[in-house]
Amino acid sequence: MAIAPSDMLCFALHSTAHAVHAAYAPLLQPLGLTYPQYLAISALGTRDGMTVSQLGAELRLDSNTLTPLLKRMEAAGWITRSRDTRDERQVRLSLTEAGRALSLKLADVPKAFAAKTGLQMSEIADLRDILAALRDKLKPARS
Amino acid sequence: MAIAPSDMLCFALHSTAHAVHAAYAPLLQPLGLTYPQYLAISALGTRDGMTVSQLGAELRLDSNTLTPLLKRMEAAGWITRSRDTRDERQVRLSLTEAGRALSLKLADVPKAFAAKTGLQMSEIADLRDILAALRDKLKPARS
DNA sequence: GTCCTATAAATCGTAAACGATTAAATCGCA
DNA sequence: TGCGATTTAATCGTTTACGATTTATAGGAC
Repeated sequence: MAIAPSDMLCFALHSTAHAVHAAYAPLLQPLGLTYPQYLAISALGTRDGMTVSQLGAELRLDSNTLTPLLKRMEAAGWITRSRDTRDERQVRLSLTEAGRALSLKLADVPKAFAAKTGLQMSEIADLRDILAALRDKLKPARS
Repeated sequence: MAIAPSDMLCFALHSTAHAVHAAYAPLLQPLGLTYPQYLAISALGTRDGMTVSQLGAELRLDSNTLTPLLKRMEAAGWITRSRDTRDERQVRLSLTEAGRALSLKLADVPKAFAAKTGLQMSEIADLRDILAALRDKLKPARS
């Protein structure tokens, strides 16, 4: 007898990630951001001038996913992409004025999301850490 | 100051779901299945003859996602799609012989995944239930 | 029976995600 | 110095995912 998706941890994760995505949409849509773009802006807000690889390490994505996403963000006027002059293989990512302004507007978003979950801050942190540990067990971070 | 993705519950969920996806890939690839297809076969293995809507309620997907996925699974010879004779709006999904055989081969997959997580069965069940509760809080199931 | 509405699936366009490959720049070592 | 190996992004093709719309069928009010 097969096992139903509703009994699987993997499906709980999969479907909850989608639900979280959907819960963020109304918070991000007014800003013109998709969810992965929100993560990228947030990452650059904490560390500007990262290379594509460094952003990929933080978001756990590769250039095949990031390059198109970053091009869209560049087209939207939030970031610039420029070859590093000392190592032309690398592309450095910087927030524009508009991008930095946008990143500051994002400060309230996590709080608004937290409210939707109905969880205490401590529960949120605990769950985050449990998930991060599982993720790193399944797929160790690179460099 | 912006918040880094690594501090966000949403990113932990997002990235862990992707890591789980990647952890399943080597288990499913030999069978020719993608991860969402695995979920669909599993669901049909527990309840054959569902309509597209019923499967969508179980997987929390809509026909815009399911129809192409199901067509690929039909092309692979695992399922049949046929209009319900009593209500021609509905499409009933049934496993073929090959599809049922495949669904039986999937019995070991969750155990193999559980081993990769390094978690106890009780921990897996607890985490699954916590996530499912969060999901349903964010996005109540339909019908 | 006819029409209006509701429901079920399909279709279309766009964005992510990822495997596999490619192109360009740099590094390392003989 | 020169050249093969490595690193970094980019490109290409396929699959998911989802908002918005469309088509076809069924149901209900009159």
